[in-house]
Amino acid sequence: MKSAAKITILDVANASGVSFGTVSRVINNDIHVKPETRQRVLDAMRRLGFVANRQAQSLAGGKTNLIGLLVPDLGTGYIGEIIRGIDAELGLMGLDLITYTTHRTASKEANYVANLARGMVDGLLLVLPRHPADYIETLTQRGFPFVLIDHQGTGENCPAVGATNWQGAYTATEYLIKLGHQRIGFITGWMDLGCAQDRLKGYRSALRTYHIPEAPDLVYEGTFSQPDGYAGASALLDLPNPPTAIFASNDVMAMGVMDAVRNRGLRIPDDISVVGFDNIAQSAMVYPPLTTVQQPLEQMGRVATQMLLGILKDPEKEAGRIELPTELIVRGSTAPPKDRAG
Amino acid sequence: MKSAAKITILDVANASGVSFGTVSRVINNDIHVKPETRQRVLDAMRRLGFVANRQAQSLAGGKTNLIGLLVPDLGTGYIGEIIRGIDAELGLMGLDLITYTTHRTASKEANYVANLARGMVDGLLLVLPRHPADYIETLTQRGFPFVLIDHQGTGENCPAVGATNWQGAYTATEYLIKLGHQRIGFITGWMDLGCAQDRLKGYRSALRTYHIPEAPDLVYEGTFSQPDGYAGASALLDLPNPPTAIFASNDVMAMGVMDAVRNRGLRIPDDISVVGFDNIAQSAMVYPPLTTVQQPLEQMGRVATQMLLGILKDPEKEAGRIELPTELIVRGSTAPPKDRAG
DNA sequence: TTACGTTATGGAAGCGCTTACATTCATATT
DNA sequence: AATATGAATGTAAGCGCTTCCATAACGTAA
Repeated sequence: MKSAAKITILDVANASGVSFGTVSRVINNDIHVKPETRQRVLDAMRRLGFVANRQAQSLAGGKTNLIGLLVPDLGTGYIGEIIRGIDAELGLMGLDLITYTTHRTASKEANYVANLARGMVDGLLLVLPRHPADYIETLTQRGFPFVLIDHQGTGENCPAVGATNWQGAYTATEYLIKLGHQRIGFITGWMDLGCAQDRLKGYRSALRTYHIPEAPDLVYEGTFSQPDGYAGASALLDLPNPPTAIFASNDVMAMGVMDAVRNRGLRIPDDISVVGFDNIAQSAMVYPPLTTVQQPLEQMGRVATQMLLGILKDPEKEAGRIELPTELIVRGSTAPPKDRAG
Repeated sequence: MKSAAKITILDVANASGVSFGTVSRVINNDIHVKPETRQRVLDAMRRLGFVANRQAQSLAGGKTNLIGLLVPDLGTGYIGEIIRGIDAELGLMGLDLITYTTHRTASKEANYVANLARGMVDGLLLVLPRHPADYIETLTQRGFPFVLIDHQGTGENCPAVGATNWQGAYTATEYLIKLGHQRIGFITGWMDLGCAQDRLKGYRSALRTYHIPEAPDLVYEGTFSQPDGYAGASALLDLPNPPTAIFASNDVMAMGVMDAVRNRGLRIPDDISVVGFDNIAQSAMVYPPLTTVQQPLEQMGRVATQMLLGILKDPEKEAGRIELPTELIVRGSTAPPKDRAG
């Protein structure tokens, strides 16, 4: 018996008394194989411990069975959830994932995309891409399959999955207003990202709906990171007329807000209500548990993958933007404002 | 001009007036090419936008230029840091990373390893493997290159990089003792992991060194997750004679501890000191900033990758276990115990 | 029985590259 | 001048597979 690493379809063919062509057919689930022959081949494969060589399959077959994933970072629960969804779908189809981390570097991003699209992978999943405009046109022209995750796309009907950011922010703000809050601070994310813009717009729309005047000093511009939450909350609480609630554009910043609030000896939610966005796992685990807008991150990963597989199967298929619903998760970090509650 | 995706070395050879063999030599930095010829080929490659087909290279050359990475999860800062280090080293060598998430499922782990080791990748990086014993022997026998990250290995001298967990826990405990703490609670991690065991041992050794009797009820068994920290701290604080300091086996649990402490209206560090382990980015951002034992995670990723590349280059090279130093980072979550300070 | 459509199987060609070996050519050596 | 030496380049043989086309085997209707 040869070394396990070196069993080829020829060995299997010999062992099962058929030609290598038939073995290939069995591997690829071709219909034109007599069931008993198939079984014989399958047995031989198992006996010999045969595993098809991916490189050879790719070279001969013209596809790699690899999906490229571009993410800004890998250390966040946000990305982790999305990948969980991608993993699940891909696993079902026997595809593998090759991951690139851009660390928010635009040049790296464009570079990776260029190389990956040249035969390294069959399709591309782009999470929160920074400058997709730079290469989306090229990809589209070449007909290279890709799907954007949590990005608006570039105006045209380019395949993308996102969440109802506007709606989520609107609902959360409305909830705070209905609790009785009139001064609601808002901390934005990276304002060059569509999702961050939409959340801000949702917040503003809700204020407008309830005839609450917009105070520009109640909006603090952040970048989705925890220190921004801390700094933003500190700035807001320093205002002559501070807010009674703070809505952060993601949970990580909301954690920073909570720290800042506590640091001043204020209590959550008694003195200040705090709301986040994302519903990362940690949000339910902090004290008090964070009221937040849930993004269906894992589902976004799943749906994006399904879209990509769809395009892979039928390149003509027109796939536009899909928006998955967000949901307000009410937990312990929100309450009516003090002056009213008391 | 052909489509960019279809330029082969033959096209480059024609365009530059040499044989495809010479082009191949240029690609592989073979010495036997006249500098001016090389330049001519390089120019042609740039002009044509040539990118070598990885599949064909792999098939012909017998290596994939792909490194497999097995991680339990992708959503933690812990893993993110390690991957950052891996990425950096791999990028330097033009290797790509193919990632598998096991979600702590032992069967998946063994499965992935089996498949990957059969030609899918050139080498394997295993982060915090759950049941390496199941397959390490196989890998070793076959001479398949791999490196364990943050795992003790399996007794033999198997390639692994870790941190000085014992030392880190010892130092942190000693620091608490020197602050004046006599009752120090400890929350463990997954006790089937060597690193968790070592941290517990380090804690115990420090107590012994300073002749502080070990109280079994001061040790709470956790699993590295935030709710364990919360539950552990709650249990410890419910003790008739509660500790004045709590040492959690990782930062995530320490966050849980902080929540639990605050939830009871106690103040950190005034009433209770809290210490973590890992020094994830978040630790510096919470309030009060967490005193913790830094693990050089990124460096662990780097070193592991270097080890693997070393083995890849020279399979005979005996690579044993490397332990990178941990360091106590003192921040605001620790202080002398109340009864002493006051 | 013959002819014909199916279905199952065999085999050649080729995917784009590396590599060992063959060949060429220039230069050094005697 | 004749030859050895070594550097630069060309070429054939695969790597392990898919896929197309040819062929064999098997029914089935006439």
